[in-house]
Amino acid sequence: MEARDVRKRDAARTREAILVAAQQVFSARPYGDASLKEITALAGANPALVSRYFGSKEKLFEEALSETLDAGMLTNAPRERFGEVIADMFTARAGRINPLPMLVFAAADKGTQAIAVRLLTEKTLKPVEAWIGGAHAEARAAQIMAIATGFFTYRLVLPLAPFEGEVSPEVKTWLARSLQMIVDAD
Amino acid sequence: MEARDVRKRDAARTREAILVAAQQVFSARPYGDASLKEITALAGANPALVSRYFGSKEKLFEEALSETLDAGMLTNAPRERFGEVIADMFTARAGRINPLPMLVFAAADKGTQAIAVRLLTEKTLKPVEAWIGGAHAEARAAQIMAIATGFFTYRLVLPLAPFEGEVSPEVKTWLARSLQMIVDAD
DNA sequence: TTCTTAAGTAAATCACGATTTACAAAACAG
DNA sequence: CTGTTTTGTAAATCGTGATTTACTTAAGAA
Repeated sequence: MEARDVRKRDAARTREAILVAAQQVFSARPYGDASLKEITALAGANPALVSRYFGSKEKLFEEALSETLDAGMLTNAPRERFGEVIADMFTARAGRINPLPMLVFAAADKGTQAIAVRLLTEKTLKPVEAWIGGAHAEARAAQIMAIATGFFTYRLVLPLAPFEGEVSPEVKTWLARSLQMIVDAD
Repeated sequence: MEARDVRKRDAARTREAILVAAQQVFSARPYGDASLKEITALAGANPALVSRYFGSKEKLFEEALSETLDAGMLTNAPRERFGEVIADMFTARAGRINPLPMLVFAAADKGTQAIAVRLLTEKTLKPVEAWIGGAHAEARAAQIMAIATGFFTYRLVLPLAPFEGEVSPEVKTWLARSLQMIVDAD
């Protein structure tokens, strides 16, 4: 019984555990407040291993953010109901890790800003731009990100009452309309 | 000539110089990267004076943000052309200190988050809410802040090409429409 | 002028966290 | 088994920056 507790030493597994813990902590706390001590403790590992397996805290952050950013979330929605579907997704109780807080937190540290811009561009902006197509595709993709970022900033990071917990149908509707307007604007 | 250089010691003037420098530095750099050394150097003062005149770095930040937040910027616009006017203002080359980057930076530091939420609520959200009136005024005010915050995050903090420098008329238009929609949505 | 108080400075203190180092224990190949 | 390599740990190191302390200098009143 409990064979899981009889863990042998396993570098790959440890590395993965640290990465998962990093995603959780980095999306819950500002980069500067997310200490390697906390992350490795959550992973049941030792702070020194970050250096060995990832090189540095910044590299760990980069990999954590990179894995978390996923354009598919956005580009799988049907075009005609994009706003509605995405607004629903945004206002649902999140199960998976949300990359937006990590982006916001990354905004507040010199070293992580460049990483965030690069990853956001590669992994989300470009794919959304390609999906959205038509005129001014890049600007429209950016606009979608901006709407999402503003919303999650005040939902998850600097909580404002109207965006916390269950949001009103009106907020959802306005969000949906803004998003749909951008998608249709070509 | 140059009477200005013959500065006598003057606590009030020094305090003010530090406060102004703080506004500049805090809106240009993440809170953690904005050192008191840099701020006081810019003010031509000594780091120890922050403690004397403001109590702590956080208190200095609080006062700097508080002075910078100004709902009047938003609530002076004519209602029917709100979106247009504000979009113009947002995309204009800023002269005065912009509080939004400070808010974004504050979002990324445990100690300043609470301060930011409180000041934002008192000094901007409530006034805008009162000005906007009608149904769901609080939610609509929050929505306006969210749009502004998303936009400036990618204009001034994590620069994305479509929002940098001179923005295209389209971006301006979409911004204006989103904002106007919220104002009219009662 | 002299004395007191306010303003300013330089340097120590203190805390904290990332990174490194030197070491110990386990895995595993032969 | 035995020796080598990999994985993991504990404890220094190192830098940084806010805050405090002790001190110096200027201002202004008596």
